[in-house]
Amino acid sequence: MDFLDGLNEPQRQAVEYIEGPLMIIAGAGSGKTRVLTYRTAYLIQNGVDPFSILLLTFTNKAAGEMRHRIETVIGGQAKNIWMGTFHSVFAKILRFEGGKLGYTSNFSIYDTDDSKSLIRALVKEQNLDDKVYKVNLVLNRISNAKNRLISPEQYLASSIVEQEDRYAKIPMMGTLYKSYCLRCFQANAMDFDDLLYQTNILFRDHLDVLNKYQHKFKHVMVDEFQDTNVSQYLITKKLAAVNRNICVVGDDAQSIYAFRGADIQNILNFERDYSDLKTIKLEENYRSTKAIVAVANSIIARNKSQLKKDVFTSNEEGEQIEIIRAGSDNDEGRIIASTIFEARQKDGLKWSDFAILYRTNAQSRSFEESLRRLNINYRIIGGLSFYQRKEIKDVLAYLRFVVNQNDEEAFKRIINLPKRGIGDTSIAKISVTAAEHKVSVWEVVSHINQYPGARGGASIENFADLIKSFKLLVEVEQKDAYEVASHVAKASGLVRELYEDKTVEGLARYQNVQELLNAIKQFVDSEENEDKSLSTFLQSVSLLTNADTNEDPNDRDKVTLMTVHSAKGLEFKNVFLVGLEEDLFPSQMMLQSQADLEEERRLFYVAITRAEKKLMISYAESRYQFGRLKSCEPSRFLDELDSTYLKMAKTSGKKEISSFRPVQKTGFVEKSTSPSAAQLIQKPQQNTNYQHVPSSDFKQTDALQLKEGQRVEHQKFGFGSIKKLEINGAERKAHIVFEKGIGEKVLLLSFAKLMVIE
DNA sequence: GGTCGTATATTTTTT
DNA sequence: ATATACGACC
Repeated sequence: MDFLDGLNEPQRQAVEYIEGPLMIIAGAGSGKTRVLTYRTAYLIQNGVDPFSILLLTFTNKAAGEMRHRIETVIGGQAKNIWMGTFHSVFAKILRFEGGKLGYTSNFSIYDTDDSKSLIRALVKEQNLDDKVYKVNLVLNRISNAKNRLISPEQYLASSIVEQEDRYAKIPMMGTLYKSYCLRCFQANAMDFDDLLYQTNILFRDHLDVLNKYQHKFKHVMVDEFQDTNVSQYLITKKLAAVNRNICVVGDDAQSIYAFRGADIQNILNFERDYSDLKTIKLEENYRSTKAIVAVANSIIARNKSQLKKDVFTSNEEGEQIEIIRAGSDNDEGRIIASTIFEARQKDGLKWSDFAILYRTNAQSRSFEESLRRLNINYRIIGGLSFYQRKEIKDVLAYLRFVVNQNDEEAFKRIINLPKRGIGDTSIAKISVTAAEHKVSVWEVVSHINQYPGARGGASIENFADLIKSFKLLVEVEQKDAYEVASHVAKASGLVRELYEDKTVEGLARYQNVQELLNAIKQFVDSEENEDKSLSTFLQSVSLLTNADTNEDPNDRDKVTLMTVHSAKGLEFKNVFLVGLEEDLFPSQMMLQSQADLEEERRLFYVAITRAEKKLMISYAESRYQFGRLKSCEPSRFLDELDSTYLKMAKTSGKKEISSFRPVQKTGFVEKSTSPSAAQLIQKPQQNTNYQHVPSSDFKQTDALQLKEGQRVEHQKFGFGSIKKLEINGAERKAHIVFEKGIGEKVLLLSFAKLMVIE
């Protein structure tokens, strides 16, 4: 098989080892996708039926690309391989088999917004305080439980969990979890976690089904194995139990999804589950220069929990990593936009050779502005995706409700949209009536006259008739997704409302809806899709990833802007890693434990290893947030990088600092009271023991008012004492040991707001 | 009962 | 900046 010629020894081994459990540890840039593609092609050439290969990827796009690459090696058979994300593959299986669990094949998929809205409603119904039972917290706990396969009953029965929740002052958490699951079930809906959780239940309780798929899938392969959670792992393990042909590919150093349940232990413990496991390490990096690999290794080496690995490269030494220091986020945008502009000219590159990577989506703003100003083409991946826009979700909610009248969240969204005079009170009456008679909301709405408690008059009847007419199209006339959707969009009045809105935003919204209809048309016209029904379309839409939106092949030459998370698996000649500021990257939200710090470090590692030739890292000294400018300190990660490969590239002025208004979230704890008493005084008082040291008081030549050993308070980090002061020209840094468990921090004194305690 | 305007809280990453 | 909550007004 001549396609194997270009492979190095471990790669070739990995491709040819096709019987029994195999784990491939693939360092960054080591040709992982290549191995996986060739391995699959190799399997098929050795007589394995493509229908019996299950290849689970991280995004739908990765699946599509891999399918394409396999096709170029072995041809048309590639389209018969079962490939896709865990969520999409098992959603498909649940559509066939979900009846055994009490779901119909039309079940809705609740996105995060739907889940949140349901939780909000439940918290209200159960008279709980929404300041204590915060939606995100509750959703997180539910999601964690599901990902660890803890049922509501088990949750309620566990004394450990109960203690935890009592300690966290959310004792009703278990009840909430239970009612959340019940309501989802009644709505014939699954949330993202359910797609995996219910698959596990299905395989646990229906051995005939499990057996069927165990024999169907003779080879199971999992890409990005480091980012699977327990629930996903158990599914693959069960599926592979008969044939034992399981192959997982991953890199523990690139595990960056712990926040959604990914468990690095999966990869660290894999050997325990398969005693006859073969492990192959791919350690040669073909992507990046020596300098980039060295800097990446220097950061990841600090992590304790990891598999031993020695990533090296035979590539050229390459340029040093440039550190760019900007005055503000706008400044950062300007510097980077002009650097891109010049580098393209000088090095003869394309726009698409550049990527700007950031930690949070909100950071894209300043780069967009500066890129636009220089007429640089760019595209943004992620953020508010097309399918999350209000107008799109509105149309989709109609469609969802037409397919599944139990879908409560869709119902809530459309019942008074466009405004038809059915307000909160009427809706509440309807749901109370429904609960009283133990029937669905739709039952009440569609037979409103039979339920005297919820008389709502003509508008409710009209709504019911409208939905009934839509149902007719789907169920009786068997119209395809496009015909139904375009009719619904018009007849519901949504399109008319948008059309009448002549503002710029209104026009954009109108076009977005047209765009949605186009997408549905494409779905219907595509030969790959055999099932052109509305419910199939809805299912595929709700599982789309940010990376999945297909771009216009005609103008591909664009600078890419995205989060580090969505950059996983990609590579670019020149990478700008921006916003390297303390609390932003590493993220303040994230840092609660050593494990969290290590995950942020892995994220940093992922970002660095995206770069082939040139890496530039920037930070801003102040940044807009909630419309305010706040001060920032450079990230501790910069200190962790191997400094022999670094150079300070650009230092900007502080043009915008004149409008500086620090964000003061809290007041200050009065010194006489103990900090734990948390008696917050709204404003710092003049006659306290604090001395405010504002940045403007520091001048180049001034002796600092600060001394080593002195106790200070920082507006964000609390109390601390100064360990060391460093004065190098304009750089004035203070190493401060903070008391509240955040440890030592290095603050740039030109920006740190410190209160000196006398 | 519905809608409009004002006050308030929110800060992460994604299937 | 933006989304939600609540109170005043229609």
